[in-house]
Amino acid sequence: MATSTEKESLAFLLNSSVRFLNSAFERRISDAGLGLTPGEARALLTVAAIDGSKQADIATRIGLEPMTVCTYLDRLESLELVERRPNPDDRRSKCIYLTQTSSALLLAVREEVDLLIDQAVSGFDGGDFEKFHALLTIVQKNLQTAVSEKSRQNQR
Amino acid sequence: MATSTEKESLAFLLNSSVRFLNSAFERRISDAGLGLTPGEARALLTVAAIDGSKQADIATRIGLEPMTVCTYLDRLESLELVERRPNPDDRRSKCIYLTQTSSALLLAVREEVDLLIDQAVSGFDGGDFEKFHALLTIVQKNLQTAVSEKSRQNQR
DNA sequence: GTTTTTAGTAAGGAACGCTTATGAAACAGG
DNA sequence: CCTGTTTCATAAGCGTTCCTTACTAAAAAC
Repeated sequence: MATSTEKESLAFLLNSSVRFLNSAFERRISDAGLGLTPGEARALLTVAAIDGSKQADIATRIGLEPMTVCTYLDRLESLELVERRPNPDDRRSKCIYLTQTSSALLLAVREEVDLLIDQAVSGFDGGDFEKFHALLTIVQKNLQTAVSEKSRQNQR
Repeated sequence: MATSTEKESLAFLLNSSVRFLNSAFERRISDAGLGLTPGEARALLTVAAIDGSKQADIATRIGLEPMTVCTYLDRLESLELVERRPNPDDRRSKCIYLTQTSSALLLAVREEVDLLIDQAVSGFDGGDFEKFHALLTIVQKNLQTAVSEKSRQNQR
């Protein structure tokens, strides 16, 4: 098994990787004049992935609280990138749709993500990407479980 | 090569993994009554790793701006976990040392990191940890380069 | 038909990390 | 020397992200 030091190092690596990822992404979309924060961009990409779903579903998919997502959608809606339409089957909920305006921006955002990840994994050998993706998926699920277990405990 | 969608997915995975990591860590140290924020804990661990070095070196190692580290050290110093001593070789800089008080807390923090990472990598097969660590190291370096390149451009 | 759950959101706050600017001290070149 | 540049620490202030709590309205469950 890994030593304590190696585990500590892994935690630091994860942390700084994402910090760099986000700040590089921020620069890219700002330099490209896209007018979005990274969080808004992430929300937009998630809406695009499940166009027409309710806010709660978007929150679940992105792993954020509904309230947090709500705030992002407020911004995206005010930028006319996204539209809230009433759900005919449930008057409590709203369905979120991309607007036509969004498509160009969406394309540009995806381009930036693409280039950035290319740069991030440069030096990977054959199969490394898939392996990394698979392991990271495990880690993400484990950590998500860890968080939701803890919060369940607090509710008791 | 990986598809656009896979790259996008990787970015999201990285992002949410760290979010969960940090929030799980935050809960753990709060439940354990350690009285530190995750950022402070990270700073403390870094001081421990290079006890006696200057603030600038701590900043470099942790990958943060000196000003950011300075703020964390203010907190740690006020908690008497860390000490600023003048550097005899350079009157501009200060050397940061752990106090005796810190050792118990440090042990507890390390314990929490250890358990958390164990949970995060549960399900890994033999060699997976090392592979993941190696790939993440590559990613971290690449992204760090990406960030510093961009900021250099902005300076011109 | 009352209770409980779910959906969205208003309000407010905590943590993180940045940029800009400043005062000292060190250092480099002429 | 001594003048200009760089380095070190830090004060001040800000933007982003994400959370918790509290509320309303509608749906679902009993």
